[in-house]
Amino acid sequence: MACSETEPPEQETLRRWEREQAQLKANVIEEDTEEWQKDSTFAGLERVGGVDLSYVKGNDTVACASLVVLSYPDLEVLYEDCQMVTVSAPYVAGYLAFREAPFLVEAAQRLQEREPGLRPQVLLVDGNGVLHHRGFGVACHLGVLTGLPCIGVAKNLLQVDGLAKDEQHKGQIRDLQMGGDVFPLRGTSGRVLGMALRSYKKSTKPIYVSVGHRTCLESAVRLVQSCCRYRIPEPIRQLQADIRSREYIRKHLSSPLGGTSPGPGRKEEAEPKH
DNA sequence: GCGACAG
DNA sequence: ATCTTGTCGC
Repeated sequence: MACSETEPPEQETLRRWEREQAQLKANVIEEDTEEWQKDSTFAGLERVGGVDLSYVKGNDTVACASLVVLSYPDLEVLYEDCQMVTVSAPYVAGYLAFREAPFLVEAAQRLQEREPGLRPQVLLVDGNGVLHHRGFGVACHLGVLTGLPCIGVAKNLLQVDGLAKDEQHKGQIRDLQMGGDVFPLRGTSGRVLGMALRSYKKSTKPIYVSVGHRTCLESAVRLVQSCCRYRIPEPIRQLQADIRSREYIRKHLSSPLGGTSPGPGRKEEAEPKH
């Protein structure tokens, strides 16, 4: 029986999740491991992936798990996969991966089975990497589980390690003049946890990029910026726009565990607000 | 009571 | 995350 709400987690569940994060965290590599990352134009990079979960309104448990692979640097869609899923774990800030990562791993496995040649060389993840309460956000989590280089891209600042949306932060945002401008997110600990990036000339609100796995922060920011036509980098934006335009969620509301086939026609791009 | 709260 | 509504600029 499908319930429309997930239960809040037990204390014991949180402690178990925390232990699992600590174990997996030992495997994170916060450095470039690929040849293309060392090149200023990313020569050798041909496929960039994006993953995301979109939820049905008013229902906490039914979601669409999506994965897209785009060509680089053209950012054309090479592969896309949408799968309606039933989420069981609740959303708890700091434990997003336990809610979403299992379905994203499944999507990556489906890709490996169906089109191994289209395996992305890097994955953009909706959420944070090391910019996280315990330094292990969903982008790290997914990176370790899949072995793929991963980059965390968050639309809002996760206020950890003393980072806050205070006047200083707002001032730094105001100082981001051009697309591509950045400032480092240095926590109280002194560590740079990520970068705020003005990803789009006309966007006042930055995005927050952090290392997930097998990349350093500098090349992660450079790559994300090179994937931005609008505020949200294309691999992630494509998913969101695409799901909305095809009304996948509405179609599958009556049969939550329905099929996965990508339909035909794609709607033309719509500009983001503002 | 108040603010915070990736998605 | 999801929803609405309106407004500006191209």
